[in-house]
Amino acid sequence: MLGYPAAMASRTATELVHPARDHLRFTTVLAALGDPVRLAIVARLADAGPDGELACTTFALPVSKSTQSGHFKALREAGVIRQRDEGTRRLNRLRRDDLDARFPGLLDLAVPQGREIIAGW
Amino acid sequence: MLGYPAAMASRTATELVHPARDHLRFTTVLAALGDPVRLAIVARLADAGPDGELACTTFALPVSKSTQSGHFKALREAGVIRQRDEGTRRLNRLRRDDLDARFPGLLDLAVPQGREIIAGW
DNA sequence: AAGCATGTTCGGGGTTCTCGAACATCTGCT
DNA sequence: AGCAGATGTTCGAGAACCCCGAACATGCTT
Repeated sequence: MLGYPAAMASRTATELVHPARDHLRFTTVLAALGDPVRLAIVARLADAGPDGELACTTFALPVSKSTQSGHFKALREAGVIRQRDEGTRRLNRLRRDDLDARFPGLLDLAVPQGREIIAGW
Repeated sequence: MLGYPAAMASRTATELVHPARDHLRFTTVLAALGDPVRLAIVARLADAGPDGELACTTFALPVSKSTQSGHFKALREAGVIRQRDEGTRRLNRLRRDDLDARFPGLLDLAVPQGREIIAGW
């Protein structure tokens, strides 16, 4: 693949993977939420309001940049968050509508727990 | 987590590890439930009634014996199930009271999803 | 004592996490 | 134009977990 940007990730060019609402799997979502860092991310997004969008940097997470990147990717591929690129920032938004439709009550249960994790930092 | 005092696994002699209700961690429980095999186990135990106890063999899971053993251990160490030995059998019971007390609504949400997994087998 | 039933542990292969370091992309400033 | 800074992603290596079959341990039954 030498002709093309071998490193991939042309940011604006590549379309990000987002599973459709009907393809969300409960165990995958639970596994995604079953990590303190990711649950904290979800709680922050939930507190940002229905249409709140936050860049990755604004979370001040106690893990390295590359680890953050992996966590955001995990949440996106599980269908918990939606990401879109704007300039150099990758904006994150909670897929509350889809999650509430498929697993009603889950976020209401998880978000307070995520807030407690943040409070403990 | 980490192994216990050399374990030894004398079955009736060694006491099995069971985290107290106050020590249950939400993310740990979620991670435990975030696996199809383990979620199916939980659903079966829930359908066995409040005091239902089932031996590991009775689940007919589509994984090997050693893998089953690991899953039951994961559920126990996460505080989702309680295990006790009776003769050569290891009986499993869902810790519904503890889970309902700490994370109300979680099991009501997870159990139906576990039933669907079983139905798909 | 021998045999069987029930689980656990062990070693190896595959996938996932973690980090620092290097790379890629976009914005802004000179 | 050109270069520096901000923002994320990818890479390589080490640790941890999931999967399996094989071997082991324990208890019940004959």
